[in-house]
Amino acid sequence: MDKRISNSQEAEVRKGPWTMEEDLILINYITNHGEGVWNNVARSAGLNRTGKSCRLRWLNYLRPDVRRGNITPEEQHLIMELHARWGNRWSKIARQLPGRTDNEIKNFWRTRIQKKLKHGEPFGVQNVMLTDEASTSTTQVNTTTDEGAQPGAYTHMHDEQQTANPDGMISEFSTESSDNFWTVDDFWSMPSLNGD
DNA sequence: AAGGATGCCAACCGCTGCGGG
DNA sequence: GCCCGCAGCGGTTGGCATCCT
Repeated sequence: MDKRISNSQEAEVRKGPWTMEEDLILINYITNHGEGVWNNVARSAGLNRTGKSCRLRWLNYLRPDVRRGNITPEEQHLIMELHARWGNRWSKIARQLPGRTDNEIKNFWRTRIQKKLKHGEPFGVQNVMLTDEASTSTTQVNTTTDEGAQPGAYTHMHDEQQTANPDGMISEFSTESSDNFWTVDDFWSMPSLNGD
């Protein structure tokens, strides 16, 4: 993604995956100063990112209250209901699902539900939910539930925090945090974030 | 075991609406 | 009323992990 960015460009505005250092800087800055104007956040924090990029990263990934991982059947139900009512108003739908981001819901819809609709399966909350449960459960068994399916943001990062209960709820973040396995949650347990 | 296909998600892009000067 | 900058939104893309043959 960012591979075609020249060095000179990169010195101005970085694109592509966020690094651990950038995340730390952003979290630290927002913790101490609040969100404010995103372009200022990017500049003041010393990040060579656009305000847009910072905002997106914060909202979709770094926010302490963001829930990631399995969408519960209840949430699926709600998403389908709200989508039927509002259409692709992802941000609006996301507001009804605390901790979920519009991006996540959008991705969920596209990868799970839209796929089913394409295959001609009848559009029904019950139907999609049940079949989706079945399909995801089988695939997730093969992929050791949920973990490891995605690299998170960093090539060296594990998304171990996506530890799900059988009912799909995020139960607890993994405490595993060795040199190469750390999580966003680790950020929030860092003492330096609580003051500067 | 290797290579291709598929699934999933993070991040970017472009557009729109809004508020301030 | 117009212009500009910003925030927010939805669509799209790129890349990694896993599955399948």
